[in-house]
Amino acid sequence: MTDRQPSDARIVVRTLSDLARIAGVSAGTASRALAGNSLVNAETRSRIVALAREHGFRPNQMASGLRRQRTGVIGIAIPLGHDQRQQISDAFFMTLLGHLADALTERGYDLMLRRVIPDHDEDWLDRFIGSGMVDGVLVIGQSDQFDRIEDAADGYRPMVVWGNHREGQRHCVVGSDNRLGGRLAAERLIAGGARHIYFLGDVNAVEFDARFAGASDVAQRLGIGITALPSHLSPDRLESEVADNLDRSFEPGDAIFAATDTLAVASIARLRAMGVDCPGLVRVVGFDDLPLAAHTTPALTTVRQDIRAGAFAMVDLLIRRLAGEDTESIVMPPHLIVRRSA
Amino acid sequence: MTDRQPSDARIVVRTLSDLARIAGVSAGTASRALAGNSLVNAETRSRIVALAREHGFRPNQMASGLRRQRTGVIGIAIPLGHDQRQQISDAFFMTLLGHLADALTERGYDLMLRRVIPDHDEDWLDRFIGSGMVDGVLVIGQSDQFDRIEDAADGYRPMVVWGNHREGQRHCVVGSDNRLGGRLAAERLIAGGARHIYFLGDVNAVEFDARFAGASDVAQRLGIGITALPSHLSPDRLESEVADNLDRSFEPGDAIFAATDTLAVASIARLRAMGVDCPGLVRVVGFDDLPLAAHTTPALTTVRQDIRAGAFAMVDLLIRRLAGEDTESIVMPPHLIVRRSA
DNA sequence: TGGATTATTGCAAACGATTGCAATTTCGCT
DNA sequence: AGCGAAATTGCAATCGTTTGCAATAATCCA
Repeated sequence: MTDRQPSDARIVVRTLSDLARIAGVSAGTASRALAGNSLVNAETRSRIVALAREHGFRPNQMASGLRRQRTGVIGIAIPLGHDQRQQISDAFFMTLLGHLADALTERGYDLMLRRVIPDHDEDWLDRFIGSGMVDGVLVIGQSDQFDRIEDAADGYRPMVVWGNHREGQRHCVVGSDNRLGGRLAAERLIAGGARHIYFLGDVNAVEFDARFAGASDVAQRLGIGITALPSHLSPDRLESEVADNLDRSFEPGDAIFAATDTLAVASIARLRAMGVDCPGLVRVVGFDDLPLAAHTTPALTTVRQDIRAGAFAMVDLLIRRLAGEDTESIVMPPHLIVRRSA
Repeated sequence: MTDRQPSDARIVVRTLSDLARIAGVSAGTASRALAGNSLVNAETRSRIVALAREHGFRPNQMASGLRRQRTGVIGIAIPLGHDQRQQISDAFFMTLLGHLADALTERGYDLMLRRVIPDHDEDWLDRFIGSGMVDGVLVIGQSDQFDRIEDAADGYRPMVVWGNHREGQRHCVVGSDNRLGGRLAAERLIAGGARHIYFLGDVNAVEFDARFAGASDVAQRLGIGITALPSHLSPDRLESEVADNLDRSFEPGDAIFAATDTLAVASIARLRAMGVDCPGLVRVVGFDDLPLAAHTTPALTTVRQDIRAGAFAMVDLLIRRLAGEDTESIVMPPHLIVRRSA
């Protein structure tokens, strides 16, 4: 062992030039060796790779990203528009996010999460897009930002949005047929004897509005009454708003369609607290089919969205758009899951 | 209007030089103007700022990050070691993540999420740290990676971990006193008449092991039997494992301590399916106090961790470490929340 | 043994923003 | 008017990696 080696081992190898120096090659060669793909002598390459791992060297992704004009990062934006204080911890968003993480990781992308409050920040989307930090953007939920998203979509291709599809829209969206879902829920309730349906949810969010519209379609056709009760999803308001909205005397024929399983669960809890039997007196249908829906008492009848399939579809579309392809939106059919609550 | 203006408006302003050119200044001045802090003539500055917003210019964060050697991004790693298939969508992690997002956003940081499967990737942590993409790292859960985290902590200061605290450890951790939590749960069950406690959870995860240890402390002291039943958290195995583990004839004095609310809820559902009354015959205590705990039937008695406070503490510690400060770990006392299930 | 390929490597210019330093201009004051 | 200080601005190097192009070394074939 020469006296050079110990000092070599002590050297901190932080940059490619460092690595190149101790390998006795140029930085360019070292770069190519680590990338593996270019034509570097096999022996040289393995020597460099060995040195790199020995010294724990990893190329700086900022520099790499800057030079290559790609970052390997996908941005995920969660606009909290119609419900400012809704936490990012909303169960549906979180489930979707989890699956997106799975799908993106599988494809070798990292993800950057950004929680945005549009009211405080006019051009949240352009900012995200233009930051240079992300190769593409996924938006979880349109909230009340439909137009803003449309605008951005005109100039920026690699974006896919989870949400509601509207005829002729310009941004690529993946989502459930919310209107159909609303119809399924209303039909189920009416078949069970409902004469008046209370819709719990904030119709300023386009997704929820569509669910309400679907339920209204059916109700009006069959001469059933329907009332929208605005309820927000933020944890600190949810309980009290549901309580306020349900603070009435229920009679046979009343039924509840909650825009979200979260709201449905809160409703059921509230009804029980009021001594109203569910499903005996009032039936309840939810939306989403979150894992918790199966575990409530009574188990929740709800409209299922296949969140996992949706997440993978979003990522798939995004990757294709990154490759320059032009993609159509995907509207997935929801399914009624019948349990005990309706 | 001169004929110059329309063409100016049409120009795409992508880089700082572009902006500088149309403003008639140098790139350096433009940079300072946008940064706001340096000494640029007030008039010049507002002119440049106006031009920037008019043309929708935003500085490239990659370039900025490279030069300034800071990115404004905090990495969040979720190691899925002891339970490979546990989804990132686990309710506890997601709740913590949501609060972390809130806290980091408040401090002006973006967050980069990375789901890691240590078994597939030896040096996940070093890779994340050395990527140059993040200014600091938060690790959610030690899983079975305690030693790996310790190693990394020696050479890397800006890291804070959620998890269990062990005497003399070298990485900075925020978490609950899991052992105390285990004691609280066991005491409650025993006070309610338990003669034998079944612990549901995978003791390979240090946090869960500590909970089990706490319960064992109490049980042994009082001569009560205790059995650990390994149950994983991945959605696709959870149900069946709980079912298998509970596939026995219960008798008065049997009680269940679930390592997690998720497991507790599944247990209760399983017990009901088996016709075993809870809390009549078997009492159940959970851990976490997730939002859903209040809504089950019977409502779940559980050990609360203040997840929100924990998240904010983690961010606070991380920021201080980024500033060079040396910080102590924080162990938060859990509290027993008594509801109906025990 | 030459001349022509082919395989490897090095050089140096990007990528886009920031910042120390120097150069210039503008004041203030005598 | 002239000198010194302060206020602005420009210049150019730098962050660390990638990559087109040129240069060199190795190989082949006649």
